[in-house]
Amino acid sequence: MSNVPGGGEKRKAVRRNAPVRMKDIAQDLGLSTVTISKVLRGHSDIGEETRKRVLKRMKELNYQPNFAARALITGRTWTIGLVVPDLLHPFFAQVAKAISAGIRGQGYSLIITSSEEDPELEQQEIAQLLARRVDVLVIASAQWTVESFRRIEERGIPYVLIDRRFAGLPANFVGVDDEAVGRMGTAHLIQQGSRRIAHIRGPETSTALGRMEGYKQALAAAGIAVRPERIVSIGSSGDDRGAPGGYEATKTLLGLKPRPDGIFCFNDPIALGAMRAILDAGLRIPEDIAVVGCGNVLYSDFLRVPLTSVDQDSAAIGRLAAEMALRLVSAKGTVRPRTELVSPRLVVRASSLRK
Amino acid sequence: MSNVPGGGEKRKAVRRNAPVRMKDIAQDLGLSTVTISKVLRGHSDIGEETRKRVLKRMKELNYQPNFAARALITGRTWTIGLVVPDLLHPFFAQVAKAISAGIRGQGYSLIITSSEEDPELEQQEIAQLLARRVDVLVIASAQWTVESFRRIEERGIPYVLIDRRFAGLPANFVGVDDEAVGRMGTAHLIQQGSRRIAHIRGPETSTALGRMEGYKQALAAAGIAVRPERIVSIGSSGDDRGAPGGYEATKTLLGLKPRPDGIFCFNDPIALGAMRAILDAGLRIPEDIAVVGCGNVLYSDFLRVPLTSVDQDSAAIGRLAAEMALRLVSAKGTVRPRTELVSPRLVVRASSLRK
DNA sequence: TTGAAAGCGCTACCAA
DNA sequence: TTGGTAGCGCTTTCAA
Repeated sequence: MSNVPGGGEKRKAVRRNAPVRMKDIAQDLGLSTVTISKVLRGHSDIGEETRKRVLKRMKELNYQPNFAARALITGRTWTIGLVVPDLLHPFFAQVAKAISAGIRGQGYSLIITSSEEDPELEQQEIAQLLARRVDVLVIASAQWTVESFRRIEERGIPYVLIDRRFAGLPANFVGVDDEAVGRMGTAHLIQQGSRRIAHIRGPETSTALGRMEGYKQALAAAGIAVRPERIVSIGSSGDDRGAPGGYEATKTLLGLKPRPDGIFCFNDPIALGAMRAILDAGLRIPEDIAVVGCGNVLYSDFLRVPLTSVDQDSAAIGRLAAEMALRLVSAKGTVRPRTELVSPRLVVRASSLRK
Repeated sequence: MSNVPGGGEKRKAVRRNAPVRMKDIAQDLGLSTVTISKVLRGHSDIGEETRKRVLKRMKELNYQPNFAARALITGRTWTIGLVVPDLLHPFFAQVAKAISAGIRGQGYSLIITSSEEDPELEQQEIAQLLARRVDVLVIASAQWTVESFRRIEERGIPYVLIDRRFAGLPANFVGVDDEAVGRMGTAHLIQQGSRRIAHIRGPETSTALGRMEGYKQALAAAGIAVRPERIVSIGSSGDDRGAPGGYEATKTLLGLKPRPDGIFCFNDPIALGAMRAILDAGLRIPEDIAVVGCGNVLYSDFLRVPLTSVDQDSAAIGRLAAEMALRLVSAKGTVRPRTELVSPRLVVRASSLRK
């Protein structure tokens, strides 16, 4: 036996502040590493006495299993990869927070990466996560094509798409019902008396297209014709996005005759830019033009004109994505892709309220 | 040689969509895994011819080294742990984004966890990251004591504190010069003509104490006496933090005789609450009371009254933290702890500008 | 310049 | 109920 006192002491002396291993506990207790391993994983076929001794020693030595060694054998890394276009964007920050909360205490760690809205960078980040053998991926994608998802599928790693989806790609998806978002925001403007309703749309993503579709549906339902000149895009370059893009787009809209009396915006930053353009032009909100945004993620109550916004419940999206991810890793074999849609909710504030 | 077509095909068939290993490449090429390993790591003592063949085959098979196996031997996981109190807070979101950008392309992945401002949860999250053997930790801590850092030190894992620091703990730190923040915001109010300047302070953290100290210094420098009743705290419960806390604190301040004519706030959400309280009381900003916040992270330009704020350059803090973390992992042995302070910058807007 | 052997810390499998 | 043996995929060491 090698657990002679001297040997143990010497080993410890040599291994200095190296972490405790199963072997150390086994030697201390005169057992085999296999027994320790079984105790650690709650295996049933271990004597109660042995069990207690091992657990006690583990606690004393503050034993922490080595994830790398475990992963090497089991093939599971107990990591989840999350890819978002922008961590600063409150929507994605909230989603990340909710996912983080959703997996807490389950033994998983969350590796978060940002694609900075760059499809190429996103592919690199995904490749890195695949190389790390994450157990499952959650992706809010900035891709234009479906190709990179094929590559994930080849690797046999399950993934959940959030926020943005792709036509013809049967994948797991969690997001908001974007057409409902569009209908809800637009119908509210109609109900508040607007008739010449414009839409500032987002980039070529499923979310932007869905909201625009909902906008058209709401107009149609009210018997209002869709006028192409009332739908404007924001630029796609970084700086045109958000408030500056909304500002420019609105200046265009203000030049229309007759002028729109309501604007439904793809998101809140765009709506902020729109409101500024309207106020700069000396017009009143909502009397001359009512404004509705989407996201409800800003300090909307404190704005010059508090902004009405369609809330997409980002916390629920994160929570559902976490649940789905956990379900996928513990599922054996492939599961049929599922889609879960969160219902939007209208938060009415001064920017649209005409009494 | 074993790279007869049939053999290769058969092996592949057996290993289905299992990832390619060095062994596979070695067998294909009639080499040993050692050679493959050396090529992968750019070892010099490999023949140019062999090198090329290996590299070519790696690319063909899309070989990805197994991190777990590598970590098991080298002890390095190529992961960085980041612990923040709240991912939704724009300051921490910006820091996370900047750290993420700062380590990009260096082979590291970032595991992000949130402590939800809960010291106990923070300890659990740190324990989990230590168990995962991250190479280095970056922590914006919600601790009251220094104990948990001792535990990290025992493990011999380097760490960087950001934002909040601890007296008597010689640790690596990156943050803003909080006294300068306090002096800058307060001096600006003085310069704009305020004399009865109040301060709404934050919780018992180094940042809040530092900013309060700076506030006092600025008053002293201008020969203005510090009046204790003009310094108020926000509640420490979740809901009292931020805007609601600022609102309540300001109501207290408005009851003072004589009434303050300027308020320096610990952060922007508090300043928002303060402004609302002032406007609700029928007073004007900045004519009756000027307001200054800290952080400059909100859509301050779009507020009812655009908010003057002391910018703490969170992107720079994140960048420096990333640099420091990378330096620590590649340093051999222990390094003397360093402190890096970012200079704040005043962003003047309408809430304080009296011409 | 190349590779055989050993082993990182752990788990799977099967025998005792 | 317990443990011996083998081996996960890779790097390290040292010999050829």
